[in-house]
This record gives sequence, C-alpha cells and structure tokens, in this order.
Amino acid sequence: MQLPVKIVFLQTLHRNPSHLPCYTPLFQFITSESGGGGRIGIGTGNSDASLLRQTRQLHCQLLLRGFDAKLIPSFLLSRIIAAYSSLQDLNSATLLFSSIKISVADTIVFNALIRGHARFGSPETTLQLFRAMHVNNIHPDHFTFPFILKSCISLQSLDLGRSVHSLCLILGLHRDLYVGTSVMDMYVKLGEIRSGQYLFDSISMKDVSSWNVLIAGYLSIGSCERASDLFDKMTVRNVVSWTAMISGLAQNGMADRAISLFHAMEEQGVRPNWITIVSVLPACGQIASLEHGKKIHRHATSLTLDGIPAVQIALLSMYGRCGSLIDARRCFDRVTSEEGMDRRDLVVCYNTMIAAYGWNGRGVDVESCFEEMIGRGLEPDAVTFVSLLSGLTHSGLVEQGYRYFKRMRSFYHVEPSMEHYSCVVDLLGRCGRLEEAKAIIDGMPMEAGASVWGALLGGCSSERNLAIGEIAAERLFEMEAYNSGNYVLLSNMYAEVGRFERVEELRRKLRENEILKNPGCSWMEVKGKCYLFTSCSPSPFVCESTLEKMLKKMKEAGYVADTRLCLHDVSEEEKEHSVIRHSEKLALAFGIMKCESRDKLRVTKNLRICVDCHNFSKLISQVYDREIVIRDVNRFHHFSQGSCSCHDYW
DNA sequence: TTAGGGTTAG
Repeated sequence: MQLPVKIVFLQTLHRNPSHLPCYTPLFQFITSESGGGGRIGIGTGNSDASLLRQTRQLHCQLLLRGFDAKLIPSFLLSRIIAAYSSLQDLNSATLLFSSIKISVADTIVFNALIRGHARFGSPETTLQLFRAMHVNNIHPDHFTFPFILKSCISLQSLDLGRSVHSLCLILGLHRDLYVGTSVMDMYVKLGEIRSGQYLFDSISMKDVSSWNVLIAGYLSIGSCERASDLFDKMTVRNVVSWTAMISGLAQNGMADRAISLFHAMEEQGVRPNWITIVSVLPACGQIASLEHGKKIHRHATSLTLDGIPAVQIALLSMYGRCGSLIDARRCFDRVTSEEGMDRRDLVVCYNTMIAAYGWNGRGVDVESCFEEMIGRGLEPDAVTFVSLLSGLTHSGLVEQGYRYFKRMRSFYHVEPSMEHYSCVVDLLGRCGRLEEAKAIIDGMPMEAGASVWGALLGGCSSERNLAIGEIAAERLFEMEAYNSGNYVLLSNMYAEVGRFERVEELRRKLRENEILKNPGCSWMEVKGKCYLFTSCSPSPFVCESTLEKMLKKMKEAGYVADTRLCLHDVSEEEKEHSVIRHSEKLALAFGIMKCESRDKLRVTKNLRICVDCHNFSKLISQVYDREIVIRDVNRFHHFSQGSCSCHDYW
C-alpha cells in the first residue's frame, strides 16, 4: 500500500473512528511495512519500533471504543495478530488470540498466529497450535501448511514431515503451488533430495520457487553441476535463483564462479538484494579478492543496503579475510556504535572482529576486543571462543588462551565442544607443549575427531616430534584416509630427519589408495585481473631470467635456500631449484615487476606457507623495500622491512 | 503463504 492511501484511511478513521473496516487496511499496511527484525529497510522511514507503537495505538483505540476481541470480526482480528506477529511481539499476538474462545477462532486467525510463531517463535509452539486446530475441528488450509512444513524442517523431523505431507494429500492441498513447493523444500532440506526431484518431476504446478528449491537442494549436497544444469534450463529466473546459485557456489569453494555469476546477474539487469550481497561477499573473502570486495561494497552502498547489520558483518568478515583491518574495523565501529542494535547481531559482529584480528596476527587486539565484548555485557557463544582461542594461538599468546579455555564452562557458561578442543590442542601443540596437548585429548569427554588429531599432528610437525606425530597420523589415516595433507605432514617430518625410506613408503600408500595431493598454488590480483601461479610447471607470467635475476639479488643479500622439506633424496642444487619455484615466490617476482612500488603486494596461497618462502618474503620486503601481505590457508603474514607480523610463529 | 542469507579451527 502506498503512503497516500494510508493517509486517506487515517482521515476516514478520524471522521468515523467506530467504522471497523477502516482498521483492516491499516493493520495490513503495518504488516507489509515491517522489516522482520529491522533488516530489510523498505525505506519509508517506519522502523519496527514505531510500527509496533502504531499497532498498539490502533489496538487501544479499538478497545476504548468498546471493541474487545470477542466483538472484532475474525478477519480484522487476524490482521491485528499478523501485525503483532510480523513485529515479533508474539506475546501480544498470543494474548489477543487467547482472549477469544478457541472454538470461535477460525482458520485465518490460527494462520496469523501460526505464521508469527513459525517465523519468530519456536517450531514446537507452531505445531502445538496446529494440533489445537485439529482438536477444535478447525481445518487447516493452503496458508497453514507451508508454515507447518517449515517447522518440521526446523525440528529436523522427516517422520513428522512425511505425516504432514500425507495430510496434505488427504486434504488435496498438495496441488496448491505454495504447499507443493513447501513439501518439496521439506524433503530436500531433510536429506531426501530424490523425493524432492520426484515431486518436481511429477507436479504440474511449478513456478520459479519450485526450481529454486531444487537448485538449493543440489547445492546443499555439493552437486554444483546438477544445480548449474537446472539453473541454465530455467526460463524465468528471479533474484532468489541467482542468489541461491551464488551462495551455493561460494559455499562449495567455487568463489571465482560465484563472483562471475554475481556480475552476470547484474549484466542481466537483476537487482541484488541484501541476501545476494551477503552471499557473494564470503566468496571475495575466500579468495582474498579485495578489489572485487570493495566493488561490491560500493554497489551495496549505492543500493542503500550497506546499513543492514548482516551486510556490515559480511563486509567486516570480507575485509578481515582480505587482510584490510582498517576497513574491517570501520565496519565494526559502524555496527557497534548504532543505537538499539540487536544483541545477537552485536555478538556476531564481535565474533567476526575477533576472528579478523586473529587471522592478521593481532593477538593483543583479539584479547582486548573480547574483553570489550564482555564489558558491554554481551554473552560470548561457542563461535566467540573458537575465534578467541585460535586468534591467541596465531600470536603465540598461549597462557592467555589456555586460561580462557579453562574458564569457558565455569565463568562464561559455554560448554567446550570438539572445535574448542581442536583449538586448545593447536594452541599447546604449536608451542611444543605436546604432552599436555595429548593429555587433553585423552581426557576429552567425547571421542576426539580428525580436527583434534590434525591439530596435534600440526603441532608435532612444527616441533619435529616424530613419536607423538606418528600416533596422531595413524589415527588420522584411519579417520580420513583420503586426506592427503596428513600424509604430506608426516612425509615432511620423515624427510627432515633423512628417513627417505619412510617418505617413499608413504608415497606408495598415496599411490595405492589413489589419493591426490593438493598441489600448491598462489594467486595475485593486479589491476582487476587475477593471476594464478603453480609450482609444478613453468609460469606463463614469470620468465626464467627474471627469476634468476631475483635469486642472484637475494643471494647477495644473504639468502640461503632452506631445503629441509624437500621430499626427494636429491642433490642440494636440485632441491634449491625446486624450492625457488614455489608458487608464492613466482607470485612475488611477478608482483615486483607489475605493481607500483607504493602498492602492497598481496598474495594468497592455498596451503600453509613453508619456512623457506617465509624467510624469502621477509628478506624480499627489505631488499626491494616492498610491503607484502601473504595470506596462507590459515592466516595472514604482513611482511615489512625484513620482518613478519607473525614474529616467525605460525 | 513457498524458495536464497551474516560469525568459527587446521
């Protein structure tokens, strides 16, 4: 409804305040204006708080004129309940509902309350209301079932979902477009993609949402090619179809495809909404594409989507993952300084900022940000502690981290989970406290998973503790036989001590089990273009003579290749030849050639940076007087004037 | 009334 229409109604109401039909469109207007938690930002200047005030005023007017709930016709009653529900005031909605006799409540009144509980309340209460309908012989309709099916999804109950589907069939409601789509969605989200596909193939009433449900389903199980096929076959696509594909690709690690699709969507003239923006930003963070991230930020600003908390948090995370802490902090300050912010949003915002400091090796800021959060009276959650512990680990703040871990349950009321055990094993393991780390694993209240043993193996690898490393590796080979990373870590440890017969044995195991090693690669963005470097083949972007020239200059400055990690028992010369062609070194050579001297060289690598590349990068930052930022699979290294932000602890 | 969404380890 447009604003002038509202004014016309208000004028009518002013002249004849007892004329009930005038109230209905007003409550409807309020419902349509509500932002579902203030996130949509329609832009007419009505905040949810002011809409709730208006709802209460209008409701009070009705009561003052003698219209209590029993005298209000059910259609208007359902509109008032809907208005309260959409503004998340479920108490008022429920109170109003309970002030009428349940036997006179009809389907539309129930539907209004069910909708509110399904969106903002609990699935249990939603289903209780559904049962109450049944007990009172009030028939559910095509408006009821989508919310009931949504509740089955929330409860992760396939059995319940199947029963509700049966009821739809009995009532003949399965042919309804909305009910049909919701049934499909229920099967797809509860792991029955084949049933979803079967329904999709068999139903005649299909619209863009039916396609979107199936596409999202395939993406959720990692079947990007089937999802792409469906997407390509669609004759009509809407913003949800595009967003589903973008987010699915990003979540399946196909960040570059996700970003390309976002641009393709824009070219087709489809306007992104805030969900599209928060779906594409993680893709920029994944590949550390600061240029794309900034471009999308500008775009979000031009669409006035940047004020939405979820967008700000996604931006903050993206900047953190792109190594731009100044921009990250700017987003953080904007969200946290706003009045009346939702506490949940604030917690997520702090979690993200803590993580961003952690990735960038700013341990002191990790701790102060956490303490600031506590000082504001916010309750940390499980994610906070993962960010906090790993953030302190990256900076070697072991005592602080260990103290927080020990106080998690007693002081902060957060139960340590597997993730937290992985973090604390990593924390202790990295600084050589491997016996303690192993003791923690032995005392865990749950069976240690691969993440925990992986953290221990990582610690053993840095500390060169083969005895415990072998124990961890054995467990990992049982648990995740096809993860090549574990074989590589153990191989490296054997190679370092010259036990090449064990290296060869592991290599044979990899071959026999057809396990593919994850080849190392690095990439770099220069003037909007992304360049990929691999160590296995000659680079099309860096010629041999450039590389030799750089190596000569570096050797003059004191560089000596650290070849301890070479897995082959070959000559030192051959080892040096291999080490100098590591992908991040090729990227750096390219960056020095192509980038302006004032520009930071930003390299991203898919694996952990090796000791030699770390030493080399430190020296190159000094010899060539360049600021270098390398993001490896775990964290950032900011190199400047011969030293690294990680202080050689990573 | 249905479909897409922000934070977390190695």
